[in-house]
Amino acid sequence: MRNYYGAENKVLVAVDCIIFGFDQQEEELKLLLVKRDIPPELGKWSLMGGFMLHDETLDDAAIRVLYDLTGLRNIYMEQLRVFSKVDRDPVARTLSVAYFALINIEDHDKDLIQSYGAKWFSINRKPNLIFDHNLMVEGAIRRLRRRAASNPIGFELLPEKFTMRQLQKLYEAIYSEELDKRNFNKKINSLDVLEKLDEKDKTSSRKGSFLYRFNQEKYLRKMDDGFVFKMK
Amino acid sequence: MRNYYGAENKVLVAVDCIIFGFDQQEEELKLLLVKRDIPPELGKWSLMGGFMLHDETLDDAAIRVLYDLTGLRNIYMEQLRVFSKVDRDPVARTLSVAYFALINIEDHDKDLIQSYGAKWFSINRKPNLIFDHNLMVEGAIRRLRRRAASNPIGFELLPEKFTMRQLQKLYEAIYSEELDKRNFNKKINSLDVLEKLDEKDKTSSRKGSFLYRFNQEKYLRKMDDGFVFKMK
DNA sequence: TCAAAAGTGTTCACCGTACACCCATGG
DNA sequence: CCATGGGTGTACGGTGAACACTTTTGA
Repeated sequence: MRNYYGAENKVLVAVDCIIFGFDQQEEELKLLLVKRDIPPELGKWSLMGGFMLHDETLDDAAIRVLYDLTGLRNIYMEQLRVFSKVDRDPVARTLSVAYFALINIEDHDKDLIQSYGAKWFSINRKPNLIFDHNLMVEGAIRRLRRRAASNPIGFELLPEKFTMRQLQKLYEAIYSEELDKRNFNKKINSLDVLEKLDEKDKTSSRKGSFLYRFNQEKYLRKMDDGFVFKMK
Repeated sequence: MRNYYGAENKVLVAVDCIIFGFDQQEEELKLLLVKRDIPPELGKWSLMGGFMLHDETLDDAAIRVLYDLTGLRNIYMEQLRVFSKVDRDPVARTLSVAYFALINIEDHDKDLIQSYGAKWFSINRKPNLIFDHNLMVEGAIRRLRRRAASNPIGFELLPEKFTMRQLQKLYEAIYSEELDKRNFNKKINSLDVLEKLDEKDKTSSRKGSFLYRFNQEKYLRKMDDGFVFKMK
């Protein structure tokens, strides 16, 4: 059992956010990183983080940290796990709880992130990060892959309206593998959670491609009926 | 970024262990619970827990807590997630990191757990637990189901040698659904990670049923070759 | 008229599922 | 000899994977 509530084992608890965005030009998954502005490791690349305050939950803290950097609220976030190596932070005993967030890369406040010296990096060309942040990123990518296979979270990374091809490129980036567009369309259509719009996106071809929108209500109704979303 | 390393936001961090065992007589998944011996909620049922000390990781703390209760080491454990509601513990701001553990129910130190007032409960007939421990248990059961579907962790809950029927009953208990023995055998055999022994277990029938043993090396070799364990 | 991307169907192999009878043994 | 659980095979439907040609349109 708990021995007693003594103060000597209290520790600092931080949250660190792995922020994913999808770059449609380069068709790559990207990661928002900041240049650390305090010692130790000043000037090195790092995840955006902050300490949990005494009157907030970890989720609150993660939402606050994400908001401070991007100006975005109501974002898909998920707790990854706690990192607790005794010497993970050389200054003080600090636990860190990693959260990963999926944002539409077009939506965030560009001036705000610049004021933090933040930058987007392809997950394939990210710099080395401080402390155990590399581990956190690896874990987040694995989690994202698992989640994207069984939850319609991919849509969080796209604008509201998107083409089949954009969606396909996104899944290709998440899994680092090419997909067959016929099979992909068939799969997506069989899930029956998108609405096909009358509009076309003409920026990518002369013919233009139809836009789709994720229909949350349809999805939730199907879930209630025992539907299982399976992309992979 | 982190503002600064101030002491005012330090908190206590506990670990709570969801300890699963498989009761072969009753063919049920069970949970080891303790009667809380300090206020608040003295005398109520609770998960076994303890505070993380300043010189140990969370994994260390979870291993220590499990060892103190059961006398077992080298047990499969996995971090579930952190619970951080501000008022989850009425005495002090405390985070708790839930861990789940799988043990062979025959192996633990019965006197030791009795000295803690601990008892095994079927997951279907567990008492109401203190704080947010009910949530932790629900999360652990979901995680166990997912894990058992894609990792050969079921074996942690059985003795070294077991029959196909025992293994099947275990999976039935984990998923709360009945399985067809022909399909189950076929599935298990196709995975090719068990060794069939020459011995038979004669306690359950006159004919007796063959004993099997999980072959870790075989499993790891297959993993290296890109094998994917899929029970469901 | 041509270049560039969009859109669309079929075939086949494999896997999960449903289902029923004989076998070995101890009492 | 018989009751009890152990062990085994087949048929079917559904899903994932491979694969190529036609359509639209702006320049």
